[in-house]
Amino acid sequence: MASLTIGEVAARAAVNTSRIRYYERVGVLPKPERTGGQRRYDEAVLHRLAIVDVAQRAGLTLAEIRDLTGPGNRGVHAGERIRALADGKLPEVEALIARAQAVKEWLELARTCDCRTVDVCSLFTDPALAPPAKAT
Amino acid sequence: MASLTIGEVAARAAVNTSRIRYYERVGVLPKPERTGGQRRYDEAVLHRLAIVDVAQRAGLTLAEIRDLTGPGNRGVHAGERIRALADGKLPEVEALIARAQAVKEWLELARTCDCRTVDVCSLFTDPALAPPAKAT
DNA sequence: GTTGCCCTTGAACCCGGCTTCAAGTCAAGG
DNA sequence: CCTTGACTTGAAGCCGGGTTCAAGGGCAAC
Repeated sequence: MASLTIGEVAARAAVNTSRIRYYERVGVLPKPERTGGQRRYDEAVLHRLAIVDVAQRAGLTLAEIRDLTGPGNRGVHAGERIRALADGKLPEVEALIARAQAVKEWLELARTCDCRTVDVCSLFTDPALAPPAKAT
Repeated sequence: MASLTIGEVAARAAVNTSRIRYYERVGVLPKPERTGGQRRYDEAVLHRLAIVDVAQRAGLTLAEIRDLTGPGNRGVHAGERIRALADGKLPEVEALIARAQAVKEWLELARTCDCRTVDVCSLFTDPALAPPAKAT
C-alpha cells in the first residue's frame, strides 16, 4: 500500500515538500501514484531520498544521480556506472583539493601581512604567491 | 594621461569589456574619467585588475575585494583588513578541504564497487561511509 | 456538510559573477 | 561630412538546487 502523502514523506525525510516535487520534475524521483491528483508514496521513497542525499554529499549532480538511479539502468550493472562516475570525478576533486591547499597557504601568509596598501603587497603583486586559477 | 579606452584595457588585461563595466557597477573598480561619455583609463587600472584577479583566486568575493581595495581604507592599514579577512576565510577553507578529502575517499571506494543496484550498495546505505554534508 | 488543513500547479525569485542582447551615441580616419 | 567600429545603457539570461508565492482543488474528521 502506497499510503504516504508528500507531506508525510517530507516530514520523515526532514525535507521540504517543494524539494520532493523538484526532484520529481528533474527526474531524480519517479512519478508516484495519485489519489485524486495527490501524490501517494511508498515507503521505499524514503530509502531513495537517503540515497540521493548521500550521492549529493559525494558531489554528484542531480543529473548524474538521475542517470545513475533512474530507469535505463534496468539490467545494467550499477557498479560499472558508479565506477565511470567516480573515475570522472576523482581528478576534479583532486584538483579542487590542490587548489584549496594553495588558497589555504595564501591565507596563512596573508595573516602575516603588514602592508600599508594592497597595491604594494607582495601577496597581490607576486605571481608566484598567487593561488592558481580555477580550471575551465 | 588617462588615454586607454575600455577596449584597450580589456585587450591588455585579457578580459571582456563587460567584466570591466560590471566591476565598476559593483564598486570593485572606481569610475574613470570620461571623454564624450566614454570611459578613459589610466594604466593603473591594469594593476588594479591584476590585484582583483589574485584576490579572486584566493577565494575573496567581489564584495570583499571592494571593501578591501576601495575608499574607506584611506588611512586604514591594509594589513589589518587582510588579516581579518584571512582569519574569517581560513576555517572555511579548512572545512572545504576536509570535506573534499572525505569525498575523495568515497570516490576511491566507489571505484571498487561491484553492486548490482544502488539500492543495496553500502556506499549509499552505510551512513559511516557517506561524506559529511556541507556546513550551513 | 462543513470546516480546515493539506494538496495542486506554474511562475518567479535567490545566490555570484559575469555574458549577451537591443537600441542608441560618439570618436576617429578618409 | 560620412562611415564604421567602438562605445554607451538597461535588461535579461545563464549555471544548480532548490524556495516561495498565488490561486485554486480536494481529503478527512467531525
